[in-house]
Amino acid sequence: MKSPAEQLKILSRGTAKIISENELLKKLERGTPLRAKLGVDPTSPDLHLGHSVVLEKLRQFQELGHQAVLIIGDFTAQIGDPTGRSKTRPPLSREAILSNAETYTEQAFRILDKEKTEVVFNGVWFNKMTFSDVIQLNARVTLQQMLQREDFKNRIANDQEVRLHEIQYPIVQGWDSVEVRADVELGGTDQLFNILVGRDMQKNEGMEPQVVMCLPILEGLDGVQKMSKSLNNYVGISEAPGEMFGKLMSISDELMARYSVLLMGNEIDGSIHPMEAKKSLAVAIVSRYHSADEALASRENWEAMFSRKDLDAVDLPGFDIGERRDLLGVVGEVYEKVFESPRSGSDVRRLIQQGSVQLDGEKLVDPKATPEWKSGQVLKVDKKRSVRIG
RNA sequence: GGGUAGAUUCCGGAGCGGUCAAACGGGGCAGACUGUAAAUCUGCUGGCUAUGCCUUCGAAGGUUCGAAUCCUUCUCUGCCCA
Repeated sequence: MKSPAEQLKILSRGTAKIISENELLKKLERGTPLRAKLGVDPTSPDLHLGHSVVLEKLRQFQELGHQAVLIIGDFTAQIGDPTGRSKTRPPLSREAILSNAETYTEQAFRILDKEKTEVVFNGVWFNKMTFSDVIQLNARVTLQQMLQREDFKNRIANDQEVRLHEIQYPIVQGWDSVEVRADVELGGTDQLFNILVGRDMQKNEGMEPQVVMCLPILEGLDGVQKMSKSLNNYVGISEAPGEMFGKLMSISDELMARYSVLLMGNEIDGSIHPMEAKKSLAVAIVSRYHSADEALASRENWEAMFSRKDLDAVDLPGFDIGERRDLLGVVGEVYEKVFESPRSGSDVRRLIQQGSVQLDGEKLVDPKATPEWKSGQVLKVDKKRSVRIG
């Protein structure tokens, strides 16, 4: 086992905030494995690179011999974390929560060591509570404390509603820390407030307060908003290598620097061409979730398609024309069946009229056209997507 | 409980009883340029069996030749007072 000082060095790397390093060091010096808590909300089942930042950190704890405690917020999901929201979240059904939780853990174990992870549902304790328990829990915190939160303050300032159940969220999350006797709680910087409440709750119970460890929030592909599924600016950790590679190549240079630090833990080498740097980064990230071979193959494929534009060398999805003959129908079907992102007829019509669609390099702008489809032709529906006619 | 303001297309936000599928901004999509970068420019941005047709302006009714715009009831929300 590494020395406490060494461990601290590793664990603090890449974090945005630790409260406090001293406390963490003391806990490490005890020599007993720490209980590192991460609470997750099974609201959206698909994990992406944004989640991976904090999961990777948790894995480091595991690697150093500590106990990872993954709390599935089946109960809290019914409340809805107000963090960063300007609107109240809609509640989820029980079944949806459970099935999301399933998919969530399955993906989380691509990063975490399943054998060394304690998974708990917080419904186990919360569903048992009586109303009187709840009131007593509430008695431990003040309204003023809860209103410290930026989100709530902003909403109030903007005359937007804040529902009472949302105010309970930090209390509930904080209580989780008491239940699992957490030594450290991990989370994004947006979780700072919630995690701090956990400290208070633990102190109230006469426990040693947990250390707060916040990790930076990863921006989404747009480079502005945080990565999230609902904003559709994410790279899912179970996406195909080619998809991942492509998405990563579309990010801006500034974002590439961010990703490199947050996901790989190293700075971009400024002496090489940004595009080269981006390719290397993309290969590194894809390799983490797939094999190095697949990562290199996706790079090769990408280069053939977008750099050399050598479509013959590219592994394009195939598409059988079937009965449809008109361009409108075919393109619509390609979007729907091959790329699984259906577009309305009007939308497809627009794409065609605006010159997005090409058949073997030739623009087709008449939606009603009925080209002579031949097997082997390449139908490009937009800049990034093409299929080979089967 | 009283008073008051409001609910518009993804978001913000205009909207005279007809010329409103609804200004403008943001976002998004596409094209040009490029390094599938940024910046910039251009177009588009309800749906469809598409030079026309259909469904939208919190909900349901009503007035009218005609309603997002007027009336009634209902639902929801903000703010102020208690």
